[in-house]
Amino acid sequence: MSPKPRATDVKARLVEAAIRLLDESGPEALQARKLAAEVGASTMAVYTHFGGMAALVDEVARAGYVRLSEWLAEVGETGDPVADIFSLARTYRQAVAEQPQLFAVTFGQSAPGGKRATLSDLTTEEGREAAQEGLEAFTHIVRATERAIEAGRFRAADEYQAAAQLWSALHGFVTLEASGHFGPGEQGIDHILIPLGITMAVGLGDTVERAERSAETAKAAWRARTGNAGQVGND
Amino acid sequence: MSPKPRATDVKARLVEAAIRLLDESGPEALQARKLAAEVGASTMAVYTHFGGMAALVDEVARAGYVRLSEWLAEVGETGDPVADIFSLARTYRQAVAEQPQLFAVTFGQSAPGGKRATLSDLTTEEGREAAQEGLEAFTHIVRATERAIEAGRFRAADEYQAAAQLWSALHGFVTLEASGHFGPGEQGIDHILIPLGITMAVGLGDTVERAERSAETAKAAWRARTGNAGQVGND
DNA sequence: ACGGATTTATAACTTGGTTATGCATACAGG
DNA sequence: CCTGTATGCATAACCAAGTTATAAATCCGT
Repeated sequence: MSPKPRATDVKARLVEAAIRLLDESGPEALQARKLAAEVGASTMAVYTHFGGMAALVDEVARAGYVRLSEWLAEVGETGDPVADIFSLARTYRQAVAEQPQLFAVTFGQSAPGGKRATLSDLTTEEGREAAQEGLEAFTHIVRATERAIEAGRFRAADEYQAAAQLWSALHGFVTLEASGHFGPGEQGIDHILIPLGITMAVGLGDTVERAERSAETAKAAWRARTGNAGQVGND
Repeated sequence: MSPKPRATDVKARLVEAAIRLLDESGPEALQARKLAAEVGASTMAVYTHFGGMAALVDEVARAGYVRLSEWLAEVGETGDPVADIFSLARTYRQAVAEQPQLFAVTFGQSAPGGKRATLSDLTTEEGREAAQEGLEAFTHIVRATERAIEAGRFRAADEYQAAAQLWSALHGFVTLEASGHFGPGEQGIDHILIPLGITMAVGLGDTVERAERSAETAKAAWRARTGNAGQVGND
């Protein structure tokens, strides 16, 4: 009854190869023939397992959200929920910076065959699943926001609404930075993202002093976790 | 065959047709053969005037920024710079809501042939011009931010940095809303965008009361200008 | 009016998604 | 074991769409 994949599951290997080639060679590497050759199969594998390239790309997009969600989950929770929000922001930004091609697809967007049409086009099954996975990633922001409210750092408010504001700000920065609008390199973090986080925290009820201290706490934690070798250090 | 009147400006007509077909039929309408037929020419026109589809699409992307910039310019300046920022936000969001397909291309993004690869891919001449046009649109936000600082509504700060924060928040909301993450309809404006604007204003130094009043002022001005609530209309 | 330069139409070439077809392999029931 | 059926898969073809080669047509400066 349960459909037993007879050999090593080609489906997962196709998605895996797609993600790898995507980051190595850009979206033009997302081709049925290339992927099939990569896993040692013929193009038919794409159609037996996905029905077409569009569905495979949607699966790649979903994988981006899954990866993002996993990264955010690793941030964990400390006693300073506002610092945790800064850490989530750094992590979100880092994920996109490390795999820009993947997240260009994930965020709606790259559409290697022009198949995933609009940003608001959720016609396919896989497309809806990807959006669902996006909300899963969003949950981490909601949780931290909720804790910030409970801790009295943020004004009492609907945590979903407040988190949606934070998500918008964060997502907007990351997207614009990835589009090159804030110049190259890491400077956007200190010049825009962190000040943006402080602005948001203060606007949501925190004091300037505590928000700045939480930003510093998160920065220190970030350095400790990633190691400061190779980082552009500037005060 | 009747002698053809010399086509005056095929280049502009191609871009115009591309934008129109894009909103009517989605990105799959952005095809050399379709566009050529639309303006009564052969596919060669695409190559003599643009060199290829990629450059034409970049030109469409640039047109989106130009349109956005024009819309934002129409907002004008009142005595309440914070209200002006809310008006700019509503306008920015409205532009994207009315032509989602166009701005999906403009924002980096739709890539009908998989040609415009990454969000950060600025390899082509037209691509750089499009980014430049984006900064032009950004200027309006900078100007309003500067006036808010001068008026004492925002704390003294670098107006570019503060404006970049506002742009990030606005762009993020618009992008996520267009992706369907905030549900359908207009509810995202009152539930997220306006509260986000208030959060940002307060975080940048304004008081809650004045920020809320500016939001109301902008809302009233918006209603006066658009008549009915901004439903998806067409020109 | 002439001659080079530019634009254009036609048609072929190329790439890449898709599909038709047949074989092979897994598994169920004898 | 043998056999029948279903499913995965390779081959090869099909088709759509970007691109290019070529030659005719048109434009413009002199």
